[in-house]
Amino acid sequence: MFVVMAGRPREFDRGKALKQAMDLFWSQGYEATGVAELCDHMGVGRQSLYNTFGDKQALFVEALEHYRDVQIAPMIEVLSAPGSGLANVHQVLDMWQDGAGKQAKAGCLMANSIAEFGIREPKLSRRLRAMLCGVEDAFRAALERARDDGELPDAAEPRKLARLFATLAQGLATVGRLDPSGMFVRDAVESMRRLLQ
Amino acid sequence: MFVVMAGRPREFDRGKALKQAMDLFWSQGYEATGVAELCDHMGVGRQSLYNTFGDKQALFVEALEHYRDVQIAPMIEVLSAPGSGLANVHQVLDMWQDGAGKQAKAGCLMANSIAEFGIREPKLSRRLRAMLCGVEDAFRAALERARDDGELPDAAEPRKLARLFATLAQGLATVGRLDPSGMFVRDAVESMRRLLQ
DNA sequence: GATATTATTGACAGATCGTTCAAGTATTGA
DNA sequence: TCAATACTTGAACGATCTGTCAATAATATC
Repeated sequence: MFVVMAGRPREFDRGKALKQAMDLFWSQGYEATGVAELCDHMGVGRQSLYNTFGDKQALFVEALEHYRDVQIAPMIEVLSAPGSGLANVHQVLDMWQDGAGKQAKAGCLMANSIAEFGIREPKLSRRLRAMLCGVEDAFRAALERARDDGELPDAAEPRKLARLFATLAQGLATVGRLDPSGMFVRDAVESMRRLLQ
Repeated sequence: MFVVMAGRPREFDRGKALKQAMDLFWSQGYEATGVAELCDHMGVGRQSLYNTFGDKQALFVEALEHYRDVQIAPMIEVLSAPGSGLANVHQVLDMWQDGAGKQAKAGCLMANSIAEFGIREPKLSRRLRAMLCGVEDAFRAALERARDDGELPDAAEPRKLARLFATLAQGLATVGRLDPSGMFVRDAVESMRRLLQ
């Protein structure tokens, strides 16, 4: 099944334009980013933006989904990798420490969006909650395996612990915005690592 | 020394108006809150607002300082109270668990502001960083006392642990916005409590 | 009571917001 | 070649934004 497209072909790469939009929303937030600014940064005309993505909010939703695919999914894959569940968790801690200070300017689009919208936009809230649950579930699965394999005490509660990790992720993204050196984030993660042992 | 004020006295309570402004910024963020909306909510005319507070950004700075005084300072006082440092930390954990779900709609004005502004507004960034350091220092002092009193192992690193707690505070405020029941937050805090023992 | 000072009120300026209309352009299928 | 379709360009829309001007009202000091 292949739908033939009639009409003038678009002159820009939809995926690349979406990535540019994601970057801008990521660093500035939704409200502070104007459509004209998006057009400039995406290299797309105003009308083309509306034709292709609907409106500003729809574009933001797509940007958020793109963020999930390129930024959050890799972390979930690490947690879901075969082998030691505990090692997977530690690998995520490594990733957090290695990334400290690098993307300090933007933080995390998911955390920023939760802070910006809260429950004001139900549609967005549902998506954000689903993303958060995805992170929680990945940690929980890894921690359950760790416990079942004897890497964690039997009394460990993977679900509650997973929620701590998911919470920590949001906190790190937030304080990371004020921490260009990355020391604050690295110290926090190192503490978490030691508490886990 | 008492300065006599000539001229027509203002008809509203400056402190109460500021509290209203704080509440609105708290629940909606800076960009999403308009001056007209602020006037309505504060019960103050437009020109009176500008006369009294300068402009929108100056009003926001005052609102942030007010937030620090009424929301963050009490937590710092708990940590600084005499007696067991570890007990003080646990009391803060109690406060977080008790408050879970209550102020879910708004989260934390400090965390929201870090997410909204990042390092875009240097003046605000400095203030936010100072607030974060205040929290960190209070935790560190309590944890140092706890370690010195044998409530924590000698190998414990209060500074790094304090940064974990400060990070956790931001994370809890963030995920709390999507967690009206408060269960997520309570689970995360309970995990932290157990790891600490 | 006269004057200086400050607060309130309502209108409004200038810019920017998100969105759409209209006209022109490039491609496909007949 | 011609109609149909989709994208691009540029102007424009109405609404809303932050901030200010000008006039009026209420207080303190002289």
